[in-house]
Amino acid sequence: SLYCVVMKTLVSHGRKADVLNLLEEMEKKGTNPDLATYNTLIDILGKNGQLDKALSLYDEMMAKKIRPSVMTFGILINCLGRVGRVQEAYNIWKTMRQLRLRPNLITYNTLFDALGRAGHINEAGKVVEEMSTSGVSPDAYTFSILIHSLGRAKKLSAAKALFQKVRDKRGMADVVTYTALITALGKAGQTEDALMFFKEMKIRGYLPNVITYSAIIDSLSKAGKVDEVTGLFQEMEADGCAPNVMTYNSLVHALAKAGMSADAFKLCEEMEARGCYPDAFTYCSLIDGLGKSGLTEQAYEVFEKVKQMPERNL
RNA sequence: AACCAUGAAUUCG
Repeated sequence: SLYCVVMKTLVSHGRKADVLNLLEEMEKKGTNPDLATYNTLIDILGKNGQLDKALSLYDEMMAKKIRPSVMTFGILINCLGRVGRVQEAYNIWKTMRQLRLRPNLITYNTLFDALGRAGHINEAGKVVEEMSTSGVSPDAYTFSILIHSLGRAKKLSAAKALFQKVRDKRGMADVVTYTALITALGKAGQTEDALMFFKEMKIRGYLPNVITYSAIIDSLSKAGKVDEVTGLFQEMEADGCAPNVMTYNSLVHALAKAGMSADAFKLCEEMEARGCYPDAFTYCSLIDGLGKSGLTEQAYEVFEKVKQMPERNL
């Protein structure tokens, strides 16, 4: 409906509060949202800290005998999964099945993500089998979700094995899949492997984007390999890929943690010069680094300086 | 008929 379109537009412009006003307006006027509008509303509320309001809308539509669609359930599972409410997500899934609605690829992927976030790897494995017996084929989303989930569960061998199984299947691996694997390896401290896959993806013609670069840079930063990180920043530039605040933050953090606060500050200046303004993550790393080096005075100085910064939303 | 759902990167706690 018209409401549905307007609400999407508002959200994409960051006007979340206006969506609530619109919802109120609809309620006052007695306008009944249609299915798509309910879905959109539930999605917006659920992803913006108003999950319980979203769930009550779902109850409301059930009470009004508006039949939820597979999408409604996908949205609910996604919103619940993001905040770790897996049990409720799974209950929603069961309700969906009781209504004899058939989950599609997106619904399955969404459930995998919810299960993976909660570390329910075995459950996810069972659902993978169920998906396959239902004749639903996986896609690249499926595998990046599963690989990410295995990484979170510290099952690195399984993550690598799964990746290698799908790497050469057309359309089943992409830049996101590589990035998920690189991140998982990096977080586990397996920087050699992370670097190996990073090189491999380039050889195979997958262009790393700013997220991929940030992931590998973070891995190496955490391993204290500052020289290699510097090399990667150059490689990035050569690839025409611009670093963003998150990319820089990884290196700032590494420098601060290593007690190289002077270098960290220099990097901050470079960031500003390039239009990447240090944010709360940056300052948090700096202050923490100074504090843990015993430079309490300087840490406090930075803190005071940051407090003086006007409209930076820190 | 049309509009609506899924995946990857940074800090401290």
